Amino acid sequence: MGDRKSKKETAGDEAEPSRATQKPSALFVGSLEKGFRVLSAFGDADAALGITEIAERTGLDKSAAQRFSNTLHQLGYLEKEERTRRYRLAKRLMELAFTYLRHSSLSAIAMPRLIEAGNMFMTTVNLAERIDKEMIYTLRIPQQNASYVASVPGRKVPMTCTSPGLAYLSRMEEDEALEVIESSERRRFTKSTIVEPSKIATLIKRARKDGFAITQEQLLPREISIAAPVLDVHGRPLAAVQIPVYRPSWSVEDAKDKLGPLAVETADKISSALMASGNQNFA
Amino acid sequence: MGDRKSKKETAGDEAEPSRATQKPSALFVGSLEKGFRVLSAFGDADAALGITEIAERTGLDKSAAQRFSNTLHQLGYLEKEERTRRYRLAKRLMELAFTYLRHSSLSAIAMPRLIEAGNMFMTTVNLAERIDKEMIYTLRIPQQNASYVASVPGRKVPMTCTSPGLAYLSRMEEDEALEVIESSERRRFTKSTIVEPSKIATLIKRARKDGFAITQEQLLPREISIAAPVLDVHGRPLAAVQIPVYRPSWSVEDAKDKLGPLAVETADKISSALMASGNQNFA
DNA sequence: TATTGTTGTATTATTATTTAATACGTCGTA
DNA sequence: TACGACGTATTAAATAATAATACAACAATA
Repeated sequence: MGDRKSKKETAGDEAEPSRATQKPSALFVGSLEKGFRVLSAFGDADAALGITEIAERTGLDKSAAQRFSNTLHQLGYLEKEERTRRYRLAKRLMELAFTYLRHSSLSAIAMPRLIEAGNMFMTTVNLAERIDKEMIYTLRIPQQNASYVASVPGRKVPMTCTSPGLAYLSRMEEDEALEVIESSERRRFTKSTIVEPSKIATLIKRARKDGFAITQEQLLPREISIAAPVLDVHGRPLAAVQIPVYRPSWSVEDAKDKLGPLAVETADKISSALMASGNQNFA
Repeated sequence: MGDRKSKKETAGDEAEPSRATQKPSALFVGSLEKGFRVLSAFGDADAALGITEIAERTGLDKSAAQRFSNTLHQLGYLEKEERTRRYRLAKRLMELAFTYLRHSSLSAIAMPRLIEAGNMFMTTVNLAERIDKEMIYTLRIPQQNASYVASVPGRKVPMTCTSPGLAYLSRMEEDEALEVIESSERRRFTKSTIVEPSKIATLIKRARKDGFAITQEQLLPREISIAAPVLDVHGRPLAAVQIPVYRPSWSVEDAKDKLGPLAVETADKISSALMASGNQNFA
């Protein structure tokens, strides 16, 4: 137990076969990354973690886990159940989301249009942006039908099997889109999850023609998901407006006929407003 | 220019008159705090900051600002405009909010009730929790009327002059509530902002009697804000359901008569559901 | 209740990592 | 074109983070 503390034998200066992020270079403050690793440890796992569990999940040794958890606790980003001596994420993390959204002109412009769209058929309406090979929901206007996790912003989903991802891909340069598809993990979430590159390409082509993407049961049972791309002046994708509904309240046909145009119209309104705003970031 | 880099002359070991958080003790990883200081630098300021501005706002020297910004960039929490070479907060920060909300049983239970309440009069409905002397909005169900910043979760507002704060205070132990009031900054945001402890005490008393708090123009003009406390089994406050509306669409009387009961009812539903859920954290 | 194993906490010598100074390149402005 | 301001890269110095270890608190077991 404990074969991960390789540090001594780093003779050269390009070994270090760590996880994933592994960034060399001076200028890089490792402690900071470790701190975030601790926060991420709560991502998949249970709500509350002891110091040993944190050590396991982060690959840090017990001492490091101790110091970083303690520091995050003092900073207010981790709460500590004094009874069980375990840590859990603190509400203060919401602050960081706020500092981001506060400055996001895309979100500010999109917000009222999403609300308006949601009131058309009393459906949830979301805005998703791209991070690497995933789409992250930055804005959620929830309605009754939505599941809890689907009502909460900050969630990331794969581009290759979700309607916002496909909508976004449909407006990317073809080669760039291909690269995303190829390099994506393409995991199966349900038995309907699309994983074949050829199928994905077909869906993208259709989305390009229709102006919106539609998927079914890619992540959840009974789910129908519609999305349309938000574009900049040059027609490059910036985000996607997504509307999720569920059978049997909605049929695929109804979704296509009513929500497709709604998503497109909403996305277009946002695109136009962005251009009109003349914001340098969307030139 | 540059009288802040006092470090050499720290002869004793209890000097260091730094900002606010200043936590001594081993176990405390200073680099981590500095990293978060950089993120916070974007809080009040403009959307994009150069390295020198970051240095100014954080109190770090240029080198430190450089290394921490660079690290946060590599981790994906800061974006970099290659053109201007300035940094801005990245969407990835939303992830952290998600990891929190995903595990928050309070939010999960509150969500559908807030949505339901919002559909009564097509008003925004929010959930706010306490952090120290402030309330932070963790859940927002926006509607057209709401201003953008008021539609975005993660915002913190003072307890002493806002309806969610007063609602919360109205169910705290009296001495504890007093301490919060005394130690609060009590800044003026509008000319109507309540800052006198005696007035605050009166409002709290009324809120305790009515079951909900109501304020007007405390932060924004024309704003009317109603809030009711969510309670645990022992009657201690856990959060507040808040409903903001604006004149002239709403009058104070209408707000009191219609939204007061709605807020109370919603908060009570959440309280009951929490107890029923038997979650250890609300025992 | 005593015993043992596990987990959290505190301490410390060691050194690796961060640091701050400095020099260089690049951009925008006068 | 030259100047000034700002971002970038490099490096020696030493601080601040580290990992080992010992101790304490708790839970499970007998």
